[in-house]
Amino acid sequence: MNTKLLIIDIATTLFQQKGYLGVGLNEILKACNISKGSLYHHFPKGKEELLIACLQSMNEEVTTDIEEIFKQYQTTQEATQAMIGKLVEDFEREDTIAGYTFSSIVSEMASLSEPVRNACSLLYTKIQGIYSNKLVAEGFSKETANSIALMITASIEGGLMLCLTQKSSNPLKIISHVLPNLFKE
Amino acid sequence: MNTKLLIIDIATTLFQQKGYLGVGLNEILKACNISKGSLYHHFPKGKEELLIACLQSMNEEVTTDIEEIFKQYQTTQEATQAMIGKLVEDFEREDTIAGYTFSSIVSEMASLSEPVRNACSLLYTKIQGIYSNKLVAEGFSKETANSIALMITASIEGGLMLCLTQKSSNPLKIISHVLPNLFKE
DNA sequence: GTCTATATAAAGATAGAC
DNA sequence: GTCTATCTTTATATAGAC
Repeated sequence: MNTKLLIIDIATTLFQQKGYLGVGLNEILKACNISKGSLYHHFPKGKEELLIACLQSMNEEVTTDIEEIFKQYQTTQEATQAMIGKLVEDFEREDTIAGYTFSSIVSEMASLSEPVRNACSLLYTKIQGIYSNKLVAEGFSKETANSIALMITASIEGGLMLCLTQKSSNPLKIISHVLPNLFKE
Repeated sequence: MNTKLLIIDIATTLFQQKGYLGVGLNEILKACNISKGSLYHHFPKGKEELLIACLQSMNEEVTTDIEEIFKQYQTTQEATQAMIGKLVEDFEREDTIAGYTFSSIVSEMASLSEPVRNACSLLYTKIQGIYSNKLVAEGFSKETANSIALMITASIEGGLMLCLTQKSSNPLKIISHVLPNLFKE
C-alpha cells in the first residue's frame, strides 16, 4: 500500500476535525500505524508540508465530489440542497466537521503561513467556481453568480460553526431551507 | 489598574485573532507585561479558565455594541449593513479577525471542551437573539425571524473566513450587499 | 523505506520568596 | 498580588541502524 497516500488521507480528516494545531504528529503516526522516520521520509519539511499536501488532496476530491453532485441536478438550487444534505448526514454520523469544509485550518493558519493561506484560497475559489458556473448557465450574470456562490460558501462554513457549538445539524438544515431565497432576483 | 481585566482584555483579542491553541501563555504575559505567577493568581485553573472568562466578557460587549447599532437604525437590514460595515473597517485596519466573531475559537475547542463549547453557544444565541427580535418587531414570524438571524450569523462568520484567505474585505462587502435578498419574502 | 532513539524547544502549570 | 525559578509534558524535528 502507498504509505504517502495513507498519511495524507488520515491526516486530512484529522486536520479537518481538530485543526492544524490541534493535531500532533504523534496522533497522526498512531492513526496511520507508522513511525516518525517514515513520515519525515515522505514529508521532509515536516508538518506544514503535510498540511499543504492535504489541502491539495482536498482540492482534487472537491472536484470529484461536488462536481458530481452538480451534474446530477438540473438547478443550482437543487444541487446546493443535495450537497448540504450530504453535509448534514456526515455531521450526524460523525459529529464533527467533515465534507469539504476546513474553517478550522483557515482560522488558525491564514495569518501564520502564506503557503497554507494560498492553498486554502485556491480551494475556496475552486468550490465557488463550481457554483458560479452553474448559476451562469442558468442565466445569472457573472457578477450576480459570483456573489451568490460566495454567499453559499460563506453560509455553509459559518453554518458548520453553529452546528459544532450547538451539537446539532439544525443550523445547516435551516440554511439549506433559507438559501433558495437568494436565487430569486 | 485592574490586572485581571487587563489580562481578559488583551487575551480576548489574541484568542480572536489566533485561536486558542495559537496563542501561548507566554505571549499573553508579554503583551500584558506581567508574570506567570500573576496570571495564575487570577486564573488558578489556567488557560481554559481564562478563555471562558474572555468569552463571557465578549458576551457583555456584544450586548453593548450590537444592540447599540440595532437601536440606531430603523430596519434590521440597515442595522445589519451598518454592522458589517464596521467589521469591514476593523478588518481593513487590523487585517485579522475582530469584532464579535470567534470562529477560530469555536472550530478548535468545540469538540475538546464542553464548558467552552457552551460559552460559545450562549454567545451565538445572544447575537442571533438581537437580530431575531428586531425582525419580529418588523412583522416577521418568529420562525422566519430565527431562520434569517441564523443565516446572518453564519454568513458573517463564513465571510470572515473568506476575507482571511483572500486577505481582502471584499467577501464581507459582497455579503452585505446580498443579505437584503433574505428579507424579501 | 521504515524503524528506534535522541535532540531541542516550547507548551502549560506549580512552588515558594517577597 | 506579583515575582523568579523550576517541573513536567508534549511538541516538532533529526540521526543513524537496518
